[in-house]
Amino acid sequence: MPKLLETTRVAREARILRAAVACFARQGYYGTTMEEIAAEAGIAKGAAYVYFPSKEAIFLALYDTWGCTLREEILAALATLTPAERNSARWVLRTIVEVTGRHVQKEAATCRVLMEGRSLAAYVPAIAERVATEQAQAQAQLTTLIQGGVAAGEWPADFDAALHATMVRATIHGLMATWHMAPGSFSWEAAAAALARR
Amino acid sequence: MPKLLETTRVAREARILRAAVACFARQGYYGTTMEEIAAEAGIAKGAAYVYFPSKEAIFLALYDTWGCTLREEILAALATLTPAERNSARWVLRTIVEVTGRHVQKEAATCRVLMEGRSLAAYVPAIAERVATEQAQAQAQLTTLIQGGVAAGEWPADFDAALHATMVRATIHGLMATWHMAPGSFSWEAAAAALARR
Amino acid sequence: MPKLLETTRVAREARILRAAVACFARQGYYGTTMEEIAAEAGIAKGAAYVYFPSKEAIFLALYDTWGCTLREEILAALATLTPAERNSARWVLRTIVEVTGRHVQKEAATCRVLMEGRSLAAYVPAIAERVATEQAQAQAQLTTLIQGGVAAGEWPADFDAALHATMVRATIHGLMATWHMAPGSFSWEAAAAALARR
Amino acid sequence: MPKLLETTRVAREARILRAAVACFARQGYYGTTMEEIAAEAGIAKGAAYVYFPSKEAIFLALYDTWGCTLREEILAALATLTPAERNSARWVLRTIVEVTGRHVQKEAATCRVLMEGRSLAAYVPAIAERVATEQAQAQAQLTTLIQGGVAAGEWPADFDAALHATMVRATIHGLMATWHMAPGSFSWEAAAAALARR
DNA sequence: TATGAATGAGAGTTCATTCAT
DNA sequence: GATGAATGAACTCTCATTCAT
Repeated sequence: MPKLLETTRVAREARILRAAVACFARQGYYGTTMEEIAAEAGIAKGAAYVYFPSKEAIFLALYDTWGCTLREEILAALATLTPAERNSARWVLRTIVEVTGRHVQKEAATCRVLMEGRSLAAYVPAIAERVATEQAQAQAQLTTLIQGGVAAGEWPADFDAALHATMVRATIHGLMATWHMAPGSFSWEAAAAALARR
Repeated sequence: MPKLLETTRVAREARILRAAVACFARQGYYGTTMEEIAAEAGIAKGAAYVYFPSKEAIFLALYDTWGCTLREEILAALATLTPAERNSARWVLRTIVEVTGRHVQKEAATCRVLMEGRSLAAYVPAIAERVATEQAQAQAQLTTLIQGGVAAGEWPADFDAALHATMVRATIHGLMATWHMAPGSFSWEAAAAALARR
Repeated sequence: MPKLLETTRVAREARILRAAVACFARQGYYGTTMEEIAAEAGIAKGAAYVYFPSKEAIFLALYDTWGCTLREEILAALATLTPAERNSARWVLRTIVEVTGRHVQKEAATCRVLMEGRSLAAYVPAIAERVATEQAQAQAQLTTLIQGGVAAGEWPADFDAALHATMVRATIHGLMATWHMAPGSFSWEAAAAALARR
Repeated sequence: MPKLLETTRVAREARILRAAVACFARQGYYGTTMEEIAAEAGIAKGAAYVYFPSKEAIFLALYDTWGCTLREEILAALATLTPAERNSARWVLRTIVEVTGRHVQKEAATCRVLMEGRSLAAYVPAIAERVATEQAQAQAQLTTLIQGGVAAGEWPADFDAALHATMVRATIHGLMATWHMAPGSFSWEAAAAALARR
């Protein structure tokens, strides 16, 4: 009887979550069974239910984790910028896209799950909730960033910051989707540069 | 026993397809049963199998139909442009986005299904095939269009047409996703204009 | 592939219900699986769900059927009484108990299920509802019967008809329980006579 | 880690048993999980297995306890009777029913469990055994009591003591069932009096 | 062609019981 | 003794698909 090697609850949850990411990324939410997740985690089916009340809960937990991870990476990247760079909204924008691109490449599986979540949101209320919250946050932060850029003269005074934020988010989302369908079909750096240039 | 009113096979298929769109849009692919599609079409479960060998086949057929519809609308819209406008790649680009925006609003259900298809593609090979083909076509056409624009001096000579095409497609995709999550949250016209301005 | 031999929906439902009675009587509600019921009915698991949405629904349907059957038997028995007998509340009471006794012996399985229903009612709201309705009806009818007897001088004028009705029902219920635990341990005729003599 | 406060095994068992009564009464045998019993007792799931080998064993233990409690109450009540009363079988009968009625009201939870046990007995051999033993004892004691009454002229010489005992038990059982379905729907005192009058 | 009853593999979830700590 | 994580068989219910009529 293989027992979980981890000693803390958090670590055990993380192990199951890791297994879930692998399964969901490989087979999709509906193509994955709880048994497979458990097997991937090296535990019995029932053990997964000790940590998560349902398959949906696992997906949701994954979703939460993901947002945090990317946010942290972005913050870390911004922290390495020079003060001048950090004061440029365009530069920050570019960095955000670049980091996202790197994240997508490094965490391909997690991102696949994230992408599916966006789709699932249309039919699974609980997921819709998370996605909406996340999107609203991102929209607000991006809008603020761009407004700052407008104020600093990086864009013309009549620039529609909110629309631009929406479009930036849309583009990033679309690029992620494209990347997942055809990894390597474009350069994230070039895309980041292009996006920041607009 | 009320039989199908249509007399041609094609018309009967169309009726089933229409029912499928409604169901898939409402409940998603996995949330929809063959029984529901049949009920929506006003026929018996078994009858659907006379026209389509499987649920997946219905989805695929839907997918094909969709591409055609939007393409036709775009062509029709381009036909109304003045020769001068039609010669401007930027103007054509803008028109494409605008038409897409209008299409998304008019055919919300169909577009929901299309969006889900993009997601399903990651796990259902048959869908992946369609999506890949469609995307490749769109990419090629857009690239050609932009290259024409570059040649005509609408963009600088060193402009990366392929990357730009990718980004335009990504943005459109992202905007559709955004629209589905939050219809009315932005203006397609403004987005089209912004996209063509770059 | 064994198909149901019956041609009407009602007949098919009856077949499943008959199988369910056998299983429930043998193993109890919780000890019976849908698969067993289906097997007993000679069909596949899924087929049972074509006719009944759940195990509980099967139990409920059984319950309804049962009440009707006994009621019919009692009415039939009362119809064979002479006018004089029929006018005697005591005689009618005795007949009711006798018929119940015969029914219990003839339909032992059904009655076992009925008895379990009484118990299940404490924890399954839907069952509680049926049982309560049935009991209220029986109580009302018995009370009316006894009141008639009181009016006719069969019992003293200060006789508490409602209490007596309650006690008669209680006794019948208790006798049924006793019979199921130890069939043959007493004579239903003698019990009927004793009950009517009070 | 809060340990059980009791120091003797018996006291610890009693605590678990008390918790079990509460759970079984509330949710029924099949609706109760070992985890719930343990939680109600304030211990961990595994600890319950130190004292009882299985859920069934807990139920059985409960059953034994119950019989004792009621028996004690009855004996205590009989001890308060005057010699004359104690010599009257009818009076004793009436007392037994009254005490049972009071017990049912005071120990509603325990009695619910007892009632369910009667039902469970049909499908769980171990429970059937207890119930049969208990019933046989009660039947024997009641028969003896009534026979005494017959000998003392309280009933006619040809009175069927065994049948009457069966009916008394049946009535008590039925009244308990009725009480549980509809507490307060009749008066135990009146019922006791009526039963003793027969 | 159309019907819809029937199939049966399979999914998510539960829970009595075990056992390493 | 006590804990509670882990097990895994079992259960109810679903549904794409088949096929006799």
